[in-house]
Amino acid sequence: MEKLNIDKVAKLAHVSRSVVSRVINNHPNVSEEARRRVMEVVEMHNYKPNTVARNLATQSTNQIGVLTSRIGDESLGNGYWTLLYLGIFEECIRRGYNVHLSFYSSSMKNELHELILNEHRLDGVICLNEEVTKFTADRFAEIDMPIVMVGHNPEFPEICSVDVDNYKGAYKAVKHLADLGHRRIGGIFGDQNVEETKHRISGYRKAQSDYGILVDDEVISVSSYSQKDGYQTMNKWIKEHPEITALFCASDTLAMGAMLALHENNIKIPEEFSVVGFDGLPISRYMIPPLTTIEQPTYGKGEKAAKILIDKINKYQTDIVQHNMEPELIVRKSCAPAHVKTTI
Amino acid sequence: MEKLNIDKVAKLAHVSRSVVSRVINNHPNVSEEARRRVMEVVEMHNYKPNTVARNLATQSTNQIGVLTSRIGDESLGNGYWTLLYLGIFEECIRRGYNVHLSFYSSSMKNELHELILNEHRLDGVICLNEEVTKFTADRFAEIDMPIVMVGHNPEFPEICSVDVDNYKGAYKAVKHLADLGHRRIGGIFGDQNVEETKHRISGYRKAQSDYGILVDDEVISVSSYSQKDGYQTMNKWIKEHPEITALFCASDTLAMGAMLALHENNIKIPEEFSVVGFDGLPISRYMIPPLTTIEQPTYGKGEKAAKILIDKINKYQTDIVQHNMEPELIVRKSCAPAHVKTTI
DNA sequence: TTGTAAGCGTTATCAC
DNA sequence: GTGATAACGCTTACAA
Repeated sequence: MEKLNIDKVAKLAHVSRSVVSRVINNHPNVSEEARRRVMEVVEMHNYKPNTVARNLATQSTNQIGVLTSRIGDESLGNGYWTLLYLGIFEECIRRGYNVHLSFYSSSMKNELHELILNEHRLDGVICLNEEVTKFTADRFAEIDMPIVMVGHNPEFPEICSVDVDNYKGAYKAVKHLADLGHRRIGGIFGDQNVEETKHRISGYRKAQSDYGILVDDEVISVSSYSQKDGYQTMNKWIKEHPEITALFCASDTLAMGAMLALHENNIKIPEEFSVVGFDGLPISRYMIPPLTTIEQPTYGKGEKAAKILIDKINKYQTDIVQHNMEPELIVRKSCAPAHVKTTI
Repeated sequence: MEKLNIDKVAKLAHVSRSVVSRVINNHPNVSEEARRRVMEVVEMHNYKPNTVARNLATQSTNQIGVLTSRIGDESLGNGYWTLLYLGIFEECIRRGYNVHLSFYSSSMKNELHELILNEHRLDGVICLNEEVTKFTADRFAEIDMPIVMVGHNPEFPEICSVDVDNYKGAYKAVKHLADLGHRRIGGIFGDQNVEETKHRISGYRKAQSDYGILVDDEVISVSSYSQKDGYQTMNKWIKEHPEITALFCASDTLAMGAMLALHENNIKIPEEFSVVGFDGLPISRYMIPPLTTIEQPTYGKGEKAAKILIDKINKYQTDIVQHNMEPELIVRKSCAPAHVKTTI
């Protein structure tokens, strides 16, 4: 089937090129008769307007970019990322936008810049990781491209963002543990360069002090969100801090690693040790034992970020919004009342 | 900073528009002096050619699409998909291509079609799932767009594809189990609409018959790759088929679900029951116990698919290639010699 | 309601 | 080596 362009359609429908344009864009001021003739040709030949040409003419692409740094295969593979992306993607599709996804590793900064930012190809950008933002914030401001971040960053108070209430999530987790009678609760946290870590640590501390628990900085670890770090930290603490009976992990993957360490040391979960995670990833339900965790609306975060971005692109939204979503405790099988040391 | 276009650059450099075009495209036939003047302006103003306009003029976008069906959050979140995508993405970046990612759910078929296929926006497409292909194969042929599939499909012998050797992978897994003395080996497989399932089942059967093991169709299950199906099937078999002492799962996620069922029934892995998975996902290393599995080069599959596609787009590659990659057994802790029933 | 014509920012052909 | 000029396929004033 021969490829049509707007002029050929116009000729076949015996109208001018502008009439065709109005019809396919649903503009008013076109007679029923003309519309019918155009539609007939369009359908018969399955004509679709050329997006590239349309983009050039309108100076907009209806395409947004998603930027995320490649921190390592482990963290990409944990499902959080995919869910977030899915939320973004589906909201975009509903609104008639396409999404262009880019991982970026630190060695790629320059290429990224060339490829993404100055190409006039994107109407806006969502940054999934604050790391990206630091590098690009100035650029975005310079070229005046709408942007929204997933995760707040006080360094950029002028940028819209979406996040969970990290403080509240951590608080809920630790409260759950305290309610079960635990008095020695370790805390393993992720990326220290990121605002959420501060808030999760605060929530973790506050819940403890609210319950009269002594916060021991010796059992707070900040490294990365990988299983590996959960595993290593827990292994260390089993030897050095046998007094802890429970653990709050700032991600489900961290919890997964910690639980393996516990298992290898023959410490039974939840009978002898309780752990709660953070994220509510699909896999957390199938850990051994199924993980009690703080579920965050990951898909929802992506959806909301896309919503705000598209509203900004279309100028429906002009003020700065930094949106916080609600985390929720999901009780499964990894926690039990604190082990009472029944002396013989 | 005011936005430049090619004409303004030309004016500032005191040359014509065509000279500028030649310079930025590294074409020959431009004097040293002219090149220098142009580059000076380009660098000073950080001029970047408008990609959309360039695409319109060249009738190519240097953008490829990745199509994958959204089967469910669980399967998307397992890490396989992300690794595959990462392989595609990084190869594309190296070659100067951008990638446009689309999930597609069955309700979106039409929109997909509108959005992706007829927009003249993509130079080629990678399909991550055969399901997509069935729907689109004709369309692609019709509009003559290069395509490569991840996963072979004999229905489309004319389409390039990349896959692991599924037969060999399953064979290796079952051989490992047989070598350990297991004689009753269950098999849980994924998507039955997909060619790989046939090959994995053949490998599973052949290894058993090679080792003189009776293949019992009662302990072959074909459903989906989700943890849930692994969990449910194993739960059923624990009651109905207590004779099996080992299990081959066609994905790590399936194995994860099965292991939870085993755990809940107080069956010790690997002492009383062995399981081997398939995929070698990052999370498999942290399962309890760490999973022995058939690792496939997931990242490599993506990379290879992108390589073939880009070669096709550029006509470096004109013949049909259906590439098979090598799976590898990774021995961890989920298998042990068959339990010898020591009678009292 | 319709058609003409001027962009949108490039590339590519072809004289010079 | 260089510079007009015609595509590329569409949108959008503006005039009719």
